[in-house]
Amino acid sequence: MDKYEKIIGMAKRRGFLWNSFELYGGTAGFYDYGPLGAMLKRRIEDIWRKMYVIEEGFYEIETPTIGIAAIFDASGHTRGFSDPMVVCSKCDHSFRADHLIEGIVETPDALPASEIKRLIDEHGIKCPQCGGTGTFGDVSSFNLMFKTTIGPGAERVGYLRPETAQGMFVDFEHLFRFYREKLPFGVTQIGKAYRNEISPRQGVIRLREFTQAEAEIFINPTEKNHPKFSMIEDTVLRYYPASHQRVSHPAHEDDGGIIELTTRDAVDRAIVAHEFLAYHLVLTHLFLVRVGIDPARMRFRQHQPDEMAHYAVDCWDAEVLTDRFGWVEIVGIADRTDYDLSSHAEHSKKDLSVLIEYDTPKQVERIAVKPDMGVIGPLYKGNAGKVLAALKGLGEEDLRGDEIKIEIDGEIVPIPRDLVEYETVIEEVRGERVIPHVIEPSFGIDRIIYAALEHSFSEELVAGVTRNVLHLPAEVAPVQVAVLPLLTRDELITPSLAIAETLRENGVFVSYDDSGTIGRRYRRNDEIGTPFSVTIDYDTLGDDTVTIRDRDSMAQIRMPIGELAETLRAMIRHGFSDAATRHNQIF
RNA sequence: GCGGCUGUAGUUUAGUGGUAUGACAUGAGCUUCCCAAGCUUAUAACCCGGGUUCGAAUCCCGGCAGCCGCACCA
Repeated sequence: MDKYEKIIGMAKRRGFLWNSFELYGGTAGFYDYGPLGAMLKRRIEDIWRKMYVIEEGFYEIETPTIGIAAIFDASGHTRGFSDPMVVCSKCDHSFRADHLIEGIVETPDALPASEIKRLIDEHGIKCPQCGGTGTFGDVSSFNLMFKTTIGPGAERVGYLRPETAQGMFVDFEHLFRFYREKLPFGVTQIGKAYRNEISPRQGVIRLREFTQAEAEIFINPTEKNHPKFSMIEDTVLRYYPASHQRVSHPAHEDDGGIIELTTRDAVDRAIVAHEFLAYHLVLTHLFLVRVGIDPARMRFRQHQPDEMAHYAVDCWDAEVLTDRFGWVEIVGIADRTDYDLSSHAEHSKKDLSVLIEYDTPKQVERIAVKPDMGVIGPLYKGNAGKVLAALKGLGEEDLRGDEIKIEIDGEIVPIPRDLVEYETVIEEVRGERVIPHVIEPSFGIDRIIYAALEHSFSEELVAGVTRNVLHLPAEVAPVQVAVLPLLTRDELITPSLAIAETLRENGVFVSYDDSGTIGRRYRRNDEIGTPFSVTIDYDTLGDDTVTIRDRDSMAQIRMPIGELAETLRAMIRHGFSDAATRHNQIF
């Protein structure tokens, strides 16, 4: 039994994760979060909100999970997310149909399935595997987006969003105004995304419905330094730059090319493209460690140039080392340049550029052309608009001579000199219009949850018996405190229930358990990662003190009930030993 | 999607053409004990559908799911 099996087994037994629809046999690619899983997920998302929304000031928005076709035409998902497949009937190998006809047409990926099939037959394409001709079946197109229809009549196509990002790009104009028309600003969204994976076989690592937490940070393309860079420049991360990757598809491999560098070094040595990206690598690192990922089993892998989307400047994946799947991507952090906004501007025919004001306005000399449209209009009729545009584009040397020549639809058209006046004017230019660049950290929450479970899971020998422990950080542990009467007797149960109630009123998430022996209950709580247990025993009845047991060390301290809530809250924030050292009675 | 293997309580496991064994877990009780102790007892399963048969969990077919390989993997 490998670690993945142990963790998924534990997660199922203890109510973290269940395969969805199991009552009806289940379907691959869908998981339910049970009571503990949903709590863990909520806590991890809340930490993400604390860091990105509150500390960075990237407000959270919420956009529909269904998008209209136009959005995904602009984003490229309707084309780029679809792969035409074909199967050889002789050897049963399947191939990308567009790859088979790559040498025959310029843009095979733009062709419909029927056309690709026709070309394959016409050119007698051989099966690359077995060499057979005429063995290919029909080309089947498979788009990874779930398709649906909007409204009655079923004619309007909608798609379940394959990422949360597009909703934020589409709202760019509103957001820019909301942030009082200043760059940089960021916006976030935590929500479901959907990809109809062909064969999702890796449990919670590859889901058809999954949760993303994404930030889109819109920045001035000429200003990629980060104002808070000096605060993080000494942080050391494990980098795995593209130039160090010796295998062609290194996603799950490790060839030892990881280097540890300070963030300052990484930027100075041009390993990371710029400060802004580097800052977000660090922020990602801090988040992942805080939710329970082992920094020693984490790296930042740079995309190879051919792997990176063509528009991106630089792209890094935070990857975690897992027992079964090797290195797995859990966060992608990319400089997407102006690709997304430009593409939406083009498709929507809206100007999504913003004015970047100069510190001091520039004086610019310009030729102002003033054609006499009262004459030109009736003279050129339908072409008058083109004439006007052409005239306005002329420089002084074109206007100076006796005759003015312009080009309309490939023809040279002379314009009478006296119809066009011009003068040189001095204009004040206040700034420059640019399409903002986008820095996008994109988190796969489900994978992060799995990684946090795997990295915090351990089996420890205690007096010859295995103890299963989830060493989750207290801040993310689903149950924060277990309240346990030492024995199942009424005189201990009554005060225990009262203590549990008081803790709940103080905002601590508490479970109460009086079944079985105390040892069994400690182990149960160890397995689900409960960091602290409060035990009520016979001393409690005499002196109003209880013990707090630490999950990781199994050490206990004794303290008055009155200090309990405050101490536990401090422990959840800062750990057991800090708070424990203020109490002597460790046993 | 293709090929191979597999499918028995929550988990694990025995078994076979006549409705199912044990363990762990869980509930109740005893024990009154600070790290999965013990005892009693209870709950609980043959993936789904169809066929063959007097009778199918067992044999056959189909589906679904899981594992492995191929392909795919923003």
